[in-house]
Amino acid sequence: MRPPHRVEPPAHCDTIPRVPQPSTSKSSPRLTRRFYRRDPVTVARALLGKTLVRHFKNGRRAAGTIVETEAYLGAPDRAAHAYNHHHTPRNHSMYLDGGAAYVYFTYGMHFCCNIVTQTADVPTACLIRALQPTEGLDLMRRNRAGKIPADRLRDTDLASGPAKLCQALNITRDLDAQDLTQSPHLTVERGPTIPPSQIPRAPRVGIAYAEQWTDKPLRFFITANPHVSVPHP
DNA sequence: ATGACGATTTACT
DNA sequence: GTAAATCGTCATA
Repeated sequence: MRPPHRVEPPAHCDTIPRVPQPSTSKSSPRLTRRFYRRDPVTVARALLGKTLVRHFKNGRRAAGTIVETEAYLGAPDRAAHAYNHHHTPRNHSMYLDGGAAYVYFTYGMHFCCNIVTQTADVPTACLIRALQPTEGLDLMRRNRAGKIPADRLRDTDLASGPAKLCQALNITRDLDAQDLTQSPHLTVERGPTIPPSQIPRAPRVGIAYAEQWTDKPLRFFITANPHVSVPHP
């Protein structure tokens, strides 16, 4: 009989006191690799109702329920950054394992946040398009404040768009390629499964160049949710 | 070296 | 409704 293997903590952990976890959370709330390794349409629908969480250095969190997503289907998808196996430094994260973040810069001023799906050989992903803010609204409001001051921003102005939610949660290029199943900075936590009857489909936004892929219904959102980026027709 | 182009948002007519 | 803002990225040369 071999004695149970014990892993010594790294030295820097000596200074960090062990804090007992609340007995109510038996397992991590974080979604696992298995969740993300499915096809992007399945993941895009399954992500609705889950919580995107940004963990800040000071221990504070800002978070919101995912209420709108889009699926990008990889090599065959004319709208996808990985169309025709396009692979450059910018989109390299698309070629990581499911659960990686793919954060890219666009229009000279905005970031957008995707979650990679399937496995490293299949460059598919889901774009997170909108959140319903649930935690740290004061931080989100501060991050979003501009010409309109923070105290005049409505909750529906905080994260109702792919670049807005990145600004609200301070998601920038620094977080590109982060593994969301491990990252201390960005995670997705489990939540309710939204029934298909409450998930309308619509064409994706901002891809008029994508020819026959422009009108495919690969955008998913929670019915009648006021935080969705653009109201459906 | 150069130029065209965005998986967007905001302000303004 | 239309248009400006604003610049990293990549294909072309």
